[in-house]
Amino acid sequence: MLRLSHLTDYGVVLLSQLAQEAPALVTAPGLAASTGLPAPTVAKLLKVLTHAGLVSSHRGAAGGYTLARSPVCISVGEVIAAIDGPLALTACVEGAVEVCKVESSCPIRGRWSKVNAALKHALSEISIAELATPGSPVHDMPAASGVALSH
Amino acid sequence: MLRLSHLTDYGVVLLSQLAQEAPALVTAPGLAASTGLPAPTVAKLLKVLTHAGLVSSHRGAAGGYTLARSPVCISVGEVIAAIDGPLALTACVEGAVEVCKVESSCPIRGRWSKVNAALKHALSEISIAELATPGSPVHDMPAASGVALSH
DNA sequence: TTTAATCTGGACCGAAGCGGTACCCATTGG
DNA sequence: CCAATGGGTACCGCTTCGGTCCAGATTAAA
Ligand code: FES
Ligand code: FES
Repeated sequence: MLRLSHLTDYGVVLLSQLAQEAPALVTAPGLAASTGLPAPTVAKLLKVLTHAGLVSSHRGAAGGYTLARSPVCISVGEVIAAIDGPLALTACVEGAVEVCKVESSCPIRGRWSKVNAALKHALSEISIAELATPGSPVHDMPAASGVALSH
Repeated sequence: MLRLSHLTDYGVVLLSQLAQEAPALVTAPGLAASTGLPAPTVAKLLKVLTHAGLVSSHRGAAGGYTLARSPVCISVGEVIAAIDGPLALTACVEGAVEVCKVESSCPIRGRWSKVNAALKHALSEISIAELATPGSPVHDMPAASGVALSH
């Protein structure tokens, strides 16, 4: 139902926690403790986030993780793309690997890309810092419109 | 990977096709033929869309389906909500039924709702008509930002 | 009245993706 | 040399999704 995967959710949580713990070096078990997430999952996620260049790792004894950049420079979209893969709503969006089976006789051909771009843009406008800090809406989001999107 | 389900994709395709076939009454097998989608799936989807009030059904011989409203008044978000369920990115977004397991010690508590609202708004701004008609961008979408969202 | 076309609702099943776990290797500071 | 920590990979059970099928209700037309 257009949900984020659990891993992605937790990934954002981890980055927010790292943002709150200032420039300190935090270990994987430490993060698991402070967030309440299961330790093995945290470790797995940190590997992925490191590989994506969102966090910096320091190996060896007394090692740990830190944010690679300022939290205001990390967008939610980047985190989603790092863990869940590139944002491609359908098979027939520009950049998707697979091809749409019914592309020949489809009334909307490549026009899904417009929706995809809109979502990409919306996600790139929200930074980890906005999610980590209590106050600060920063962006004036016009209250989700009046159209009913819930059941 | 933040994909739309196949059914949802097809649902939008069906509505677009209905929008193109003017106010004509189209049968389920007819829609399957014109879109190239498997007939049983089309039938299943039309039931759901009817139940959601997006299409009108006419039973009996010479029956068929029609759009319930003008295609410009049907947003992509509505279609997604009708088929995939309400847009709730995570378990801890306002309106979600389940509760987040780590809500007590979570650095971003209910702040996911901001992201959710942004996506809802983006999806409610795009109508079926925009996807069904060849021209007309209508909305000035600022080219999906520069932030890399692909792998 | 009879017939045929069409929608309605529900049940069913196989396949794929996801979440979670475990294991062992590489690196580094003490 | 040793202990602590990250790095990588492989595995497995569960849930969900996509797709199919069938019996029943409804209505226009012959
Ligand atoms: S659904 Fe893929 S091209 Fe239309
Ligand atoms: S992830 Fe649910 S409250 Fe933070």
